[in-house]
Amino acid sequence: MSVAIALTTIRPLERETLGDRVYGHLRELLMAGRLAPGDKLSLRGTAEVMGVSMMPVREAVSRLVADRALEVAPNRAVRVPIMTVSQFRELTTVRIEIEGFAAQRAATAASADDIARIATLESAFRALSLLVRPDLAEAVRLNKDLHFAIYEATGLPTLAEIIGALWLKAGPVLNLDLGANPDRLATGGAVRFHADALAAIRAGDGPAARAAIAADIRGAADFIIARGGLAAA
Amino acid sequence: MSVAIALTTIRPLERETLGDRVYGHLRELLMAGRLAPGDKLSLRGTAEVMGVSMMPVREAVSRLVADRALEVAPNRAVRVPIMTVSQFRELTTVRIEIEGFAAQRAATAASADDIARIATLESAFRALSLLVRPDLAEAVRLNKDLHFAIYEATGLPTLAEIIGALWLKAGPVLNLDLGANPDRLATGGAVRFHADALAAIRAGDGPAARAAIAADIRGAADFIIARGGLAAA
DNA sequence: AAACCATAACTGTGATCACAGATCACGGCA
DNA sequence: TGCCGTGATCTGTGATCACAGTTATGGTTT
Repeated sequence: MSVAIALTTIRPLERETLGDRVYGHLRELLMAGRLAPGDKLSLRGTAEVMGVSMMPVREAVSRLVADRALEVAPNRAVRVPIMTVSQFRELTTVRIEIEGFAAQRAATAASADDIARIATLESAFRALSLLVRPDLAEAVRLNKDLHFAIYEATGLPTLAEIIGALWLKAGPVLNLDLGANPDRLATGGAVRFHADALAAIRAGDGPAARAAIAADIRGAADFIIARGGLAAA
Repeated sequence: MSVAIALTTIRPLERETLGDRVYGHLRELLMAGRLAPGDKLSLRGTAEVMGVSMMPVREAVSRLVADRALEVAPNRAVRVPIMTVSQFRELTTVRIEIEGFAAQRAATAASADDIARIATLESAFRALSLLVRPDLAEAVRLNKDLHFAIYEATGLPTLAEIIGALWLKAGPVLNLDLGANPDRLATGGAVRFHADALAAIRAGDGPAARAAIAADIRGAADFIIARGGLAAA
């Protein structure tokens, strides 16, 4: 009997369909920058790679297309959107406002547990960034976890989901670039801005938290725009 | 030759698939409150009603589920999510912040054409609201067009899309309630708040525009919460 | 007349087939 | 040798079939 209870307890309240699994996988690839802007991907090809039929891939891709994380070209080719400089500027503007608001709100709404989790991730990211040859994939993951630990501390899950959609669009540009310029981890101000954000949240200082996150976003965006790797239009 | 040029000019750059069409149709139904929270809808049933096979409906529904505008219950039933009071409060908080920011930005970024369009819609909404027996569906449409005329005047299409997703969630609650309480059109402050917003945008006063839109959102939300028709939890 | 159980009719999910159109490579022509 | 046309191949989209599970229904029994 106890075994049966344990099983029913473990079973997730919503079972995960194959489409959900494929969606999660593609989402991770996009956020981590493993898929570069312009990369094409075929439904049948990815279906074969993932060992499923075309249907779950179709469902996952249609979701990502709806969120503008992927696009279907008029040629009927699914690819990661190629972002122009002005589109990237617009996305950065929206991110600074929305993520800035989230940080501000987190400063006054975060629980002690939230702050502890944020502090742990900040410490881990800082330690990793100062290594001579840091694991970039791990750095990307820690950076994401740190940011979303802050955003989820707002108590506004809708807001965190919106920001997730924004990161899905920005991921290919941001993290692909990071692979080409690993120095940004150390020379960029991310470590300092994260520390500022943590201190502001600890102090309950909303405006300071907003400023720190805004500076973090702006710093990375300016670096990428300066590199000039984005499309012209 | 001139005929060929004319044809290539007329042809839409992105052809619309059946899935897109079904998505647009369901989206309108949700935003207009024609689908109430808790309403179930079957893939085969709606497919037959719309005269297509199940596939386009599947794609459209999967998109709406991804955006939390629909949900699939563990029973494998697709339905409009039933919103609790706390969820509605959270959604309202996010809307006030994001739509408020958009209004603020529109006040400084709107072009003369943008302002003219906003003024036209404001006038039409006001005229309709003051009728003794206004067409509710038309009022909902005008209200939506007016708000999005403001949001699109920001020059930030990403922001307008985010707000569209928020309206998709709020639509069933807001506009279904409006059908039950048509008086809200006249007694609620919508007409006044819209006029305030237009005046602020004309004056380039960002904070005032933000305050007007925030008051508009809060007014409708408070009215609905006071009615007590939402789920308890 | 009320309760209960079996069966039939639905549900979404996944796989497979069909089709129009675009891409690409290969072979023939200039 | 360079260019163009043409067929094979691959693309996403739509339809249909199969399946496991839930819901509703109708008949039987107490």
